[in-house]
Amino acid sequence: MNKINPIKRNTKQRTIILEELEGNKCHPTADEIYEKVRRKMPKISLSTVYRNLEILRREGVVQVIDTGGGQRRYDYITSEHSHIRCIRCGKLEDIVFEKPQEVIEDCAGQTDYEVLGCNVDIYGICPECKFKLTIKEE
Amino acid sequence: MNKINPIKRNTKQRTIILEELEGNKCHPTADEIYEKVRRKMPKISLSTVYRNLEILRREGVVQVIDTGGGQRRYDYITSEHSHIRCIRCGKLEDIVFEKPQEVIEDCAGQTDYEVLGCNVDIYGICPECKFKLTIKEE
DNA sequence: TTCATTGCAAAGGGTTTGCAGGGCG
DNA sequence: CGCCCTGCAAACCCTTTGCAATGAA
Repeated sequence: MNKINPIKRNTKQRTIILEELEGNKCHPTADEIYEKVRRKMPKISLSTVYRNLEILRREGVVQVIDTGGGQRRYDYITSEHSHIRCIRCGKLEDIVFEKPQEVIEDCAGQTDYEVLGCNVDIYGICPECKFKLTIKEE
Repeated sequence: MNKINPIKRNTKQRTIILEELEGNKCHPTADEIYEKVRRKMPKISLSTVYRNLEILRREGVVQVIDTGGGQRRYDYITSEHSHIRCIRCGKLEDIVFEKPQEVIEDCAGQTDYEVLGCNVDIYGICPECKFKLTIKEE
């Protein structure tokens, strides 16, 4: 769909950020990426992380997930998947949702928008928080 | 759990904010609500708007929609519906997605979460932006 | 050499919070 | 009357931006 603009210059910073994303199975925030990357390159700045994440987002390499107020999370895109989010602790996990195309088709007919895709955001309570709730229960 | 539901008082501010939400078919930001409400009550403060929106969210009266970086939008919940969002201008419109239950069931089996619901966030390009794009032809 | 990219610091913007006074129940 | 709620301002937090220096092509 979107033609990928070639990265103009391969800096060491960009390479390291990409490596960190590839090796990260969870969905780090910009700050978490920064902390990790800083171990390899202590003088890197937070803004460089943000700038590169923005470039990667434009290229379709990472997906940005807004978790409802806090920090954004960055998800290295390997395949189509959705997320389940805990409404208590904000944790995010992958989930395989099999029918995005059906959702898109179901909705495309109702609108004049050019529909590009869909995110299915499922929410609930994770096992840990569920456990804590049963303990605190009045 | 702790006492998180203090006795609620019906203040003029809260009533006016609720009225504005009920009468608003689109999905205003906190700031837009503030501007509207200010016409009826010039001395109301932005933080009061935020505080009440948070209370209404906890009560399930409004839905908070994170539009990916900008301001949050507040949606008075009348019935089950999803949204379509323009990735260029951020505009948000209602859309009727008929199968949330299917999505929930499809996902519930894959996880230990207690699944509570799902938001389907469809995105694309709205007619206005599509038109602008054909002119500029990036 | 060129100019995309960086580090630093400061600005930006939306949202939240501390406080003392106000007003609902 | 108690204490929830408000207005105000300042604090907060995450993210973006300006600028001179750096370094990839």
